[in-house]
Amino acid sequence: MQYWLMKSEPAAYSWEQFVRDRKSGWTGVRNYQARNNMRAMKKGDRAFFYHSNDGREIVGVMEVVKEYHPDPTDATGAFGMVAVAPLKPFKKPVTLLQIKARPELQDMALIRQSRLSVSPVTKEEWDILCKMGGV
DNA sequence: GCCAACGTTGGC
DNA sequence: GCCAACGTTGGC
Repeated sequence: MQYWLMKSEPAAYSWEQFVRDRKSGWTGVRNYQARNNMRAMKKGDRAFFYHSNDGREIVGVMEVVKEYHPDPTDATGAFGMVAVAPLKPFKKPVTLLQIKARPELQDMALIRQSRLSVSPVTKEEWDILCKMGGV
């Protein structure tokens, strides 16, 4: 089981909409590093849903329900997508400020590479963040 | 709204 | 293959 963090601007696609949809194809990734991370995802892996820009906080936990496959919104065929489904919301969202305040979380790609939209999370980081989020 | 970080493009 | 110009992301 591997762990991940995926970003979405709530104005473009929010956790609330995701919960209403019950499942979503993660289309629109156009960055090779992010794509490679999606390629490495296995069915059943867990991922945090992070609201970028407006919010700047982790709002919930989701599960990979379909592994990497072509993204129909990419005409070039270079980029694919995975499908994810919501598992549970954080009781209390964990903000970027809170994450930056924790020494054990300073090595997260979220901090070191702020522009990367799909990034790995270690088991240790995952457990800390879940505890902070009350799940 | 600004700007730093960083990825991509295209001329040479 | 290098690198300057440019575009985008996302925090502040």
